[in-house]
Amino acid sequence: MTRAEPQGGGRVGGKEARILQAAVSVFAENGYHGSSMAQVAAEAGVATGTIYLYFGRKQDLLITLFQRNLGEYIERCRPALNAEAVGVPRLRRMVSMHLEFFTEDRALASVFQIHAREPDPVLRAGIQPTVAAYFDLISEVVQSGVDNGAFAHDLDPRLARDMFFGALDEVVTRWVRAQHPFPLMSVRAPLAAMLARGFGAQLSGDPS
Amino acid sequence: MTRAEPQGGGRVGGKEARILQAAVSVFAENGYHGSSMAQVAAEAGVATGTIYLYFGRKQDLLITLFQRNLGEYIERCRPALNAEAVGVPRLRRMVSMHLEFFTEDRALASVFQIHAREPDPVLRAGIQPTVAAYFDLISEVVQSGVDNGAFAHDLDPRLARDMFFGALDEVVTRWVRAQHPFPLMSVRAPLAAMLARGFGAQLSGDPS
Amino acid sequence: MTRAEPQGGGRVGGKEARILQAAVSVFAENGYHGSSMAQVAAEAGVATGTIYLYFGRKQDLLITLFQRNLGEYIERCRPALNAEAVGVPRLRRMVSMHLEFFTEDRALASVFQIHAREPDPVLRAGIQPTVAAYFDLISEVVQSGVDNGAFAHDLDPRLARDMFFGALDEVVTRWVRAQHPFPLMSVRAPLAAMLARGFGAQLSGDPS
Amino acid sequence: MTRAEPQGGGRVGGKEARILQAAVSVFAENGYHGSSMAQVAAEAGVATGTIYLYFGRKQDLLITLFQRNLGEYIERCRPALNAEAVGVPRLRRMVSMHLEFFTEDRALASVFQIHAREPDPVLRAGIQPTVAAYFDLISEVVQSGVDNGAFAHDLDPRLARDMFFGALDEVVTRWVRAQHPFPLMSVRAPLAAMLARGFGAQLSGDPS
DNA sequence: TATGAATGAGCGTTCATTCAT
DNA sequence: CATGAATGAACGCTCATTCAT
Repeated sequence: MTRAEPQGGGRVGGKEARILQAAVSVFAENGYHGSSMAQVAAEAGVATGTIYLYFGRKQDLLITLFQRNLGEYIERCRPALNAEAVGVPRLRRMVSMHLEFFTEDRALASVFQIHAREPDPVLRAGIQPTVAAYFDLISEVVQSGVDNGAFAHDLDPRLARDMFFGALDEVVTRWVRAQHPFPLMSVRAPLAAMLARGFGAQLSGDPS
Repeated sequence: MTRAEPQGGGRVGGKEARILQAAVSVFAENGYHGSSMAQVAAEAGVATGTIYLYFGRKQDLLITLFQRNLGEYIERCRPALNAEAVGVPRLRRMVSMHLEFFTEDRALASVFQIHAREPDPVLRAGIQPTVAAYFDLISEVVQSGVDNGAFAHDLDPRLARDMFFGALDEVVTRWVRAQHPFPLMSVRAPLAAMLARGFGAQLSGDPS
Repeated sequence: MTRAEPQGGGRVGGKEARILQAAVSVFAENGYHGSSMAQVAAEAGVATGTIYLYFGRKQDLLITLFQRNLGEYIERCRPALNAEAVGVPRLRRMVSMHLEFFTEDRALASVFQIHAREPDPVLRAGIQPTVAAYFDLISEVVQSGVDNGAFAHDLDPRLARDMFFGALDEVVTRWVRAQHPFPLMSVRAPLAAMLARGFGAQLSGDPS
Repeated sequence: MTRAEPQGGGRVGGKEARILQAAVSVFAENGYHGSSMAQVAAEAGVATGTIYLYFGRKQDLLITLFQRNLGEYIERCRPALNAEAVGVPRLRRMVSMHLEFFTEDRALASVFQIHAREPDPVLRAGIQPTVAAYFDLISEVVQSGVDNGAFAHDLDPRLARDMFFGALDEVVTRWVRAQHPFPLMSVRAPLAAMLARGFGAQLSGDPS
């Protein structure tokens, strides 16, 4: 989706990265539709035209944000999840990672929470595949738990996946909007417990 | 939030209602930001300026949609919920009503699912109170279940509320986007079951 | 090529016509590529956006100028030419009309002379058909003269047509550019004579 | 009109020439206004900035093309014309050379035919003198024919010159635009004959 | 000489909103 | 109440030109 890709690692310290970071700030503050390329450029400390050396269209800023950051996160998830026992432990881990991911960068979290459902066709086409990959990952965690007997054998995996994502998504959205944000990680254990129970897991008294 | 409010109920068949209905169609098709007042006017069969006799700003179209439709739905919910036994039955009923509400009008559902998180301050200020009222309603259902002992005594009501809404929200969003939408009501029982279990309810074998 | 077509005949006295006239002025002065929509709007005494109520794109201004003015001229030509005897009289008449047409409006002439060959695909596609129709008209005049024996029997009609148009075109271009323009009509008789002779006509001593 | 003038004839194979050749290609394809310096640089296989080592402004590319190529052609014309007998032979020769010149390089022909009338003041000022020199050359050929009695004694030399140029110009323009270009030289004899007759020459049956 | 990233003025176009009728 | 032509600020994007390397 990016057009030209100048060195990037040069003296100024990664102009492309600075632009993306500026986009996160500006979009988080005003929303994608409430932000102008001029604002992003100003925040990044570059000229308007410079953005177009790295991103072909305004839309590519948002798309790249999803592809890069969410994509990397998904990559990080796979091995970490596989390191956990199937069932509740793996589910707990996924809850943890999700919350940690968004805790790391609240502005980025804001952008993701607000813009994941953008209806603009170009935006959708650019964002959806990455989001879909994350859904697939959740599906795998659920399915493995069902196969393994950790979760109810008659669990609907797609529905469980949607409940899992929806619950986390709503919690993160609330956190992102809060004036005085609570520590997002504090919901980790109770939320994981609710989900696990909902999936039919028999919970012993061992929180992680 | 609307500026002028002509009679509205006149002979001509409710011009205001026609405009709102047109807004639903157009916003569902192109998204709020991808839609113009001219498109809405054309769809409604009125002149552009006419919209401004009923709604002061473009934003008021979306705001009114939330206030009116979601507001009415909330009103309908209260007595229906109170007619159900506290705990799982009431929870089941809430799931049913939520799904029924969106099933009724898929275009409206699309608008709600996509635009509930709009970051524009005016939009937020107009929409949030209504959404917040719905969250309060959910909270009440959860809290009464906890108080009553139907749900786990240590359930975090805010978290449970978010899981409840998030799960339903995600399911409806998926339904709204599906090319060949499945019957949304089909998820009623399993979703209610997952939520109930997640809340710590002891489920006997009685689906409704 | 025009988008909307508001009344046009209203109180202000034909806004579309005023815009086109402004376009002629501005394009004649700065050339199409050297002119901005803002300049045209200013010259027409309207807002920039108003132009787009009448013309969908900047290109449509130039295209419409050709289609309307040159098109009307061609319509005027047909009956006038048919009223003349085939051969030299008809040829003379065509020379006269061509020169008269451009004499009428020097700014318009300037626009036509300078922009008839625009390579932009949209411009070409819009302009070419009208210009082609004029070439066909010339072809008819030449061909009828050949058939009738007034011109050389072995005259190449396409080549003759090109010489005819090219000669007139060059003369008009020179006139359009001249600081102190000579009376364009003064070349009528000698140019017609040269062309007629070139086409193999036997000229008696009767200028018209 | 060029600003800096590096050696040009160096080892690398004439970078300046390569740039000019690239300009011809690109301008022929997209027109001057539809072409960017970046496109020309890419076609020439140099960096954008390199063009500015040889040409001060975009306009100088087009100007230099006219000055150099048309200028050289005019120089070649003079002796060749003087080698021909005054009157029809010299006129024939001029037609031949004109057609040969454009036949040699169709892309260059395209650029010349389309852009000779550019209204931009800088472009005009740079191009006009060279074109004017060519007109003078034509004038000389016509005038010598008149003085010599080969052409009509009352021939208007300026008008004849314009007809001569206009006719050739139109034919070349048509050839340049044709999808399947006819052999341009094929019009040599008939076009020269038409012009000669138009100028009042008595043609014997000797085509050259 | 040569590079090509960077600049930023400028342009075409859109569209929410107004207002004379 | 209704119209829809008119407005003009605002925006995304381009590209000739510069300059640090």
